[in-house]
Amino acid sequence: MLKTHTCGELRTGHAGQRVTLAGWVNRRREHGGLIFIDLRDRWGITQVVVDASRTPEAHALALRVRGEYVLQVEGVVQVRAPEAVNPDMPTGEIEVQAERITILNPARTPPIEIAGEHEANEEVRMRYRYLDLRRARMQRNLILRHQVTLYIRNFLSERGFVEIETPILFKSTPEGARDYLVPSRLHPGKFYALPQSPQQLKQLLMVAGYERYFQIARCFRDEDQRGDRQPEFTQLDLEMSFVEREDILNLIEELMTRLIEDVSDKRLVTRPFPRLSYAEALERFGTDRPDVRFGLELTDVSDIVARSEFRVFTGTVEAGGKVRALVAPGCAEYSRRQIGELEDIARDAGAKGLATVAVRADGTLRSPLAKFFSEDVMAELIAAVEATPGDLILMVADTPSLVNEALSALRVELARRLNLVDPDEMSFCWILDFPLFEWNEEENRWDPSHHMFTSPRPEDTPLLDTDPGAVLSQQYDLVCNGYEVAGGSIRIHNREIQEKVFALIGLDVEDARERFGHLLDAFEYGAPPHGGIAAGLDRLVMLMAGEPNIREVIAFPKTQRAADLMASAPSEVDPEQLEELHICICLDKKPAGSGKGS
RNA sequence: GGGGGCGUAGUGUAGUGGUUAACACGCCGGCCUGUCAAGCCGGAGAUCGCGGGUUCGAAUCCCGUCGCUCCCGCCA
Repeated sequence: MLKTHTCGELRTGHAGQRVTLAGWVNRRREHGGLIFIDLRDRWGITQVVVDASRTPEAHALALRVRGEYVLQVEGVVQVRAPEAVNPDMPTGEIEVQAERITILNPARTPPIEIAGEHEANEEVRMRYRYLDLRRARMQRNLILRHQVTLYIRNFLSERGFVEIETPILFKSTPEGARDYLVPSRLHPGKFYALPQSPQQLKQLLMVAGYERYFQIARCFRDEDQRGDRQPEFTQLDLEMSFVEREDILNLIEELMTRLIEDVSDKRLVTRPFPRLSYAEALERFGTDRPDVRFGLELTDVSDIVARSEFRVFTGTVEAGGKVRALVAPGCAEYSRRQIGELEDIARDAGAKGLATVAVRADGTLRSPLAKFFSEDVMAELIAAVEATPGDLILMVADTPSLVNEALSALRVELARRLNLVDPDEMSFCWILDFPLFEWNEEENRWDPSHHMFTSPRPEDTPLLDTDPGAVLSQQYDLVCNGYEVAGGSIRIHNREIQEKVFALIGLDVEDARERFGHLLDAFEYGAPPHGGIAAGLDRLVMLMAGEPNIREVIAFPKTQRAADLMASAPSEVDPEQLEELHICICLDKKPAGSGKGS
């Protein structure tokens, strides 16, 4: 080893010891005959002192040293004088008196500040990701990520789970997200697909008798990006045999609870995790992934406002729509402009407008709607939403789904404005009892709302024949701080039910064989009852690290346009490579020069 | 596919039609033996993302384009 100690471990107890450190120059302070070098490695920073009067050779070398040079320093640990102690550093009570310095490698001035406080923009950070990753923030995040995966592996292994790798080169199934395709050299004109998740494979592992499987699995989806979505991402994927919903929920709840408590500095506020039905989540929060760190719940006021003279409301209710309300506490004196900003949010979500009633501190009302409401109806409305003086009532009238979208967006924005969100809190909740199907207007058929192997609740199976829209499933989602962090289900293992589901989603037996033959065959050879869940590891680590997007917890993420700015991927390839793969490029007729036809 | 924000020295920003494009950090040089975001003095560094247009004159206005980002669609 080129070092005897790390830059984070020396303390007063090491005083007098001869040590060798190696690392990067975090900062250098030159005082003529005395030079201070803050030497940094993965474990910390230690101050090195070079004294011209004691070690002229080392001092001469230190004069040439610059930021991010890679050094090896041999010297003696000495306790600092009391007035020279730096209480902000773990190693601040000691320093290393350098006797010999070796420049292991010089460094160009980096394009981004590694020790400084200026955050470079993402383009520069991505282009020089290896420098970005040198910064404390990224080191902390990636080390946390390692601790999380290690914890998960140990936790599951202790409970009898086996980690099994599944193929990255697999079969395209045109359900769900767009596949990333890989051309086959040996099979001209044919393609592999990168897995969107190991869903089918883990079910096959249950048929294979492993009973408890998990994998930290890379997944690929060729869809547009978001702050919490990358083209390749990582799932904690697991599946169990001979289990019921309750078993999976308890396992994951224990894992999450202990994981957060043991490896993060976040606080868990909701334990046990609250359980909401899908219907209840929409009713109370307007979304199936509510942030439950704060209240601001919605109230249905359709029946009350139907008795007003306000035609937008009465008309909406008559047409089968809903009018729902959200109370913004203490916002009665919001300016016209502030209310306008809230209205813009509602409109962005698809609402046609935003109705407001301000209940002033003195009890008087300020509302464009006042003239359409009798005193009684208005009083009933205020009572129903439990508004108190100083509050602002926000109402949206439209179809239930549009009302929910607009109000849940407003709810999140208000929480932000009113500072109701504690960033150190992680609040989980389970969402249960999803509908098994969603009606697809365009195709005039039912779509699975999760996937086609999700089991209906046993008590609902008779409804498959009579009222498919009313069938609730054994799907469960785990939500944390408004993010969906895990989702899974108990699967169908009964052939008759599976065929009914296929029929309802318009998949005839032939199609099903074509796409899932291997799985259907397998199910005929003794498939145990089974179920599982997949958790978004990137999102989970993001929340634990307190980061605003998953790029901050991925070593080499891609940009919104799915590019790697450091390596310049994707890139063109040699014609010979294409020829070998039997591939012809056929670009759209677009203006030349972009090189990015589709 | 659509909508919003951003793009000015290495980095972060200011500058919204008129001298030589400003400030901080960083960088280079000098001074300095107790600093730790060291300090003081001096210096270099920008075809204002790119292309076109309007104008006597464009970082600034207009059109196009590229890149980063947020959101909608999309993501079973």
